[in-house]
Amino acid sequence: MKIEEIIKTNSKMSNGTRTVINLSYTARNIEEFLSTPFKEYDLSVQQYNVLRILRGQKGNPANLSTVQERMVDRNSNTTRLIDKLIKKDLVERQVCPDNRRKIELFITQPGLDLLSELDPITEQNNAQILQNFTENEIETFNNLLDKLRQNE
Amino acid sequence: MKIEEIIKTNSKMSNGTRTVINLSYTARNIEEFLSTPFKEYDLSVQQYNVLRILRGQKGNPANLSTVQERMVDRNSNTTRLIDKLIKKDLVERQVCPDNRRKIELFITQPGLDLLSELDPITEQNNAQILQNFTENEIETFNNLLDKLRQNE
DNA sequence: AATTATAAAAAGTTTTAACACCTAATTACC
DNA sequence: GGTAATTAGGTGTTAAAACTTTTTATAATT
Repeated sequence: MKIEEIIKTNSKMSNGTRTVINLSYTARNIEEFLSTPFKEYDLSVQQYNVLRILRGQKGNPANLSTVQERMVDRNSNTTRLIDKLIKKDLVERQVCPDNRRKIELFITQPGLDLLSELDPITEQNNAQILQNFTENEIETFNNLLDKLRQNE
Repeated sequence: MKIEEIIKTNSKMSNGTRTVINLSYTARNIEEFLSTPFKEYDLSVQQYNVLRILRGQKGNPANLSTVQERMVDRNSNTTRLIDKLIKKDLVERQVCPDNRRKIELFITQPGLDLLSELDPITEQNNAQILQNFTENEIETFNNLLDKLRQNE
């Protein structure tokens, strides 16, 4: 369905408005679809992303600020988000010995185990979303998204 | 910048994951950019969208369910969202005489005035986001977004 | 060495969202 | 006409996001 039909607008929108609404609507749509499996694991998409960032460190610790930098949406509550992961034993936190303002974050073994359980589900869902896209379209789409971000 | 550079990932992602992250990140990015001017007017993007929906009725009342249907993100708290607009005198609510379960929502004159003030700002910002896109790219982008939503 | 500035993280507060449940009005059906 | 089912909207509670302020540690300055 075209976006105009979905939001049942009767006045015609400008190209800019239409595109922005389409982007926003589609992103929410996809995010909702993807978040469903996480609910069974009592994990938010955000928490899952933090776990993946920590795993990406391959054993090296990450500071809170590093995690924030890499988050898809960096909000200001990363401390509390990580508190929750710690409470579930998925993450460990220790004060950095070199600079006691910093903290060092590690993913635990249970955290890694959880990720290996979730990864295939996510991969499959991500793939499903793109199932009707050709390789070419995927490239085009990513390039257009990259280009869209250049204007602010 | 490519999305991989932005989130500084060191492990390579699948096409699906990369694209989903790119979409999500870009949408948030754009939404944040667009929401800035609204803050000065003490209005959220959601509230602005509801006002536009009511104006789109061109004098006819809208039910709550109609508004919900047309919202970009239909959440379950539309009642309370509209409460806030009423408190600011931007919207009026009355019980539908034909069916007292239904309510009728109208945008007020101050609501219309506020919209005419905000519209050019939004239009300009929406246009700015697309400034580097050709007409062709805009069409392609919208088509790809539409296609992306077909898979769930 | 004391003073100021900056940086990293945490905590406080207020809004907003999510989810389930509730209430009132209408419709359907016996 | 009385009872169940459905529909439209509202409430309550809890959790998460947004925004702001505070705390503590380090760096810079004088």
